[in-house]
Amino acid sequence: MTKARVTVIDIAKAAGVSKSTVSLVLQGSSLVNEGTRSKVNAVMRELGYVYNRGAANLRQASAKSRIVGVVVNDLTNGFFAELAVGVDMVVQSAGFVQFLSNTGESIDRQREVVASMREHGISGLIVSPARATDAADFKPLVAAGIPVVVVVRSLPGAKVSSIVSDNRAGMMSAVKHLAGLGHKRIAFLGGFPDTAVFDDRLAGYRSGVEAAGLDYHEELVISSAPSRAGGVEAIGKAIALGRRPTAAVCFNDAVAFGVCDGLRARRLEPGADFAVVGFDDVIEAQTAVPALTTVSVDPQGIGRRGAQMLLKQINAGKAEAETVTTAVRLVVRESCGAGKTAPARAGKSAKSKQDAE
Amino acid sequence: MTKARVTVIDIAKAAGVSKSTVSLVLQGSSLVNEGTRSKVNAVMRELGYVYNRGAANLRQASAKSRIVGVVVNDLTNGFFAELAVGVDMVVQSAGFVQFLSNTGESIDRQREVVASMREHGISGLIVSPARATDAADFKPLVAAGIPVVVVVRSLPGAKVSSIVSDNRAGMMSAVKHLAGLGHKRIAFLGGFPDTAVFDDRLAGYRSGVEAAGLDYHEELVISSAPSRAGGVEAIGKAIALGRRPTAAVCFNDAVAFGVCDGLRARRLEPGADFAVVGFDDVIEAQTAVPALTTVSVDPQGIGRRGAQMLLKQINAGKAEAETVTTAVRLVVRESCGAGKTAPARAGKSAKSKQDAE
DNA sequence: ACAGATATTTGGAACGTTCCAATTCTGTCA
DNA sequence: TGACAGAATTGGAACGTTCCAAATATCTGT
Repeated sequence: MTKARVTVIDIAKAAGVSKSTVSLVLQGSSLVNEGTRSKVNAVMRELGYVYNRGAANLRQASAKSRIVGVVVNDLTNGFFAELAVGVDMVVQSAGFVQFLSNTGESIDRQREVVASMREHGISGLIVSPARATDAADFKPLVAAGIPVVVVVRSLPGAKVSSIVSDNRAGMMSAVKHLAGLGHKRIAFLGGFPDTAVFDDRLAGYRSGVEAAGLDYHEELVISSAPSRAGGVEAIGKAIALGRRPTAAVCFNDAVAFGVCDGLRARRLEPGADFAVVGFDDVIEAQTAVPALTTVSVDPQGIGRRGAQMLLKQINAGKAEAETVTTAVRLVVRESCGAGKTAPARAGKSAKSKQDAE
Repeated sequence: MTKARVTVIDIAKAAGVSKSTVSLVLQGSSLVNEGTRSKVNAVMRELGYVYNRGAANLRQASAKSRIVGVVVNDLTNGFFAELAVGVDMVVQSAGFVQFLSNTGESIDRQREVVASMREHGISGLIVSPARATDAADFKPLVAAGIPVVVVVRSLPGAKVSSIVSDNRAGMMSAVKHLAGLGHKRIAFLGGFPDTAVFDDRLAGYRSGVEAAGLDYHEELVISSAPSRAGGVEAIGKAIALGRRPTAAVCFNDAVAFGVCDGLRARRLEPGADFAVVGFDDVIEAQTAVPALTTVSVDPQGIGRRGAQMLLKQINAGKAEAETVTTAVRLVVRESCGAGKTAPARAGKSAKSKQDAE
């Protein structure tokens, strides 16, 4: 109903002080007398004043906008959703808000949203770059003094901070675990071959295989879309092989779920008839049936950590690029066949076990 | 490295025109000569100009900020994540950006983020209200002329637009379908009784039962937590009944999955020995074994629709509260026993999303 | 070549805040 | 009482844009 906006001047007038004083109160300055302060605050409440950050940002440096941009590839993927939640947590409690957008792996869209965010004066950016992102893409940002933190996928060449999980070590431990259970033919399923993450995980797989004294066979590496559907597809190919594998490490949990689906469709029970290990440890991994053995990446932790890193740089005023790789941890559940023998699911197809356990 | 920001005045100076002309170019006005326009554009590109929306918003109405706020209850929940993606789609292609926050059902946090969004001058707000949100909470917003669209959960009493799915009709069609397959005793499983959504779905169940010429028995309504575990619990109680049901509609897909688990634990095969229908059509519904017959709610569609509604109101400049209930659609798969009789299929989902990380 | 259009361009004056330098108000001490 | 230090307050002048009214340039037809 009130037509005009309530401004700092209205407050000043109503409280019988100057706009400068009101501004001081707004910023919690210690210069202002306690009595005046409370009076001003009272008037503000009474008139329903809302602070206009836009106007403030105009005057102050953009570092004070208290907006951080967050760009992810696919919110629908639990991994990124959790990442965003992690970021939101620390960002919110620091009094910032987040601009969140997802690119759907489209590099054009990424450019668009980043540009838009810039126009809105973000104080910093956390981004999981879309595939084939050019390292130079974020150059203008850092040149303008806007800190950038790259998460999940590293961006070699760009001199920005980044925080990725230890993909090599994670995959290696997964393979070793399966080998320890007696598996000799272990497949690597899913993922697009042209990404850094894929390379890292594949390298970890290879190291694991060799460390276990097994041979590395190219045919056991079957790439596919890193999605549930991709998992179904990949396990199909794997089973069609002459000497079929008895276990698989998957590019991520989505693929692993797809692999389980594919197995069941062929009347094979994941865990019992074929060992499956995922990567990420998304929330569903622990409640799925069978519960998924997977490499826990703690996406929310990455989000929190990335946000902290970003805030630090924002406050420091200068962006000193640092790279962090976060530790991962194999979480053994049921789908690898080694889990706590616990949920002895009755009525399970009693197939002949191959060689697991 | 360039220390100072490039402003419209710098551009003007470099292009040999006035700042007003540059502004006109910025706004794509048809008043400016074609030659001048391209020259100005060239200079802007050359100097690396970035538009300062903050300054612009200061001058223009807040409706022009091109920011929409989105608040959801739990991003980690695939339902809300998809909703957000839907919103982002239309919002982004309309040249807006979204401020996204999640409240985790905390009403205090909700208040905080909404206040913060307001300070940043959002042009509109899409919100799935946290439980126990007061209808008056959004009063100040609409009073300030900021359109609000409530999604998923309606907010009776608040005179804002809302868009919810047709829970009644959905549940009704599910029941009718089961009755059409010859089931006489159909249970309603899962969900907390004190929510509006529960009431709607239960009402739909009842209508369906009566429309099919069956009797409504209170004992067949078994509430529980709306989760997988709740489903296991509920089906346990259902089977313990004197005259046990032969089919069930479930509060949501999570419950339905739990019901399937519980059935199998009792050596009953979902689909063959007992018909199960879910609600929501989450992504896993199509790839699960057996594939889940369920009521498709299309959260992404709700997001898109809500965003469109909001944009319309923003452009109209006035918020005329309208309420929309979106159509839902029964998706018949295997778990109701009516699916393709040959369940030995690779669950190849047509959806080839690329959810990489 | 000139009036009257029409097409382009252009200086300010906002917008709501912060910041700086300057001012007024308190005491306090000699 | 006057001078002085500190505490508290206060008028502008920015910040980078848009908008308005007004000015100038470019065409028309005669």
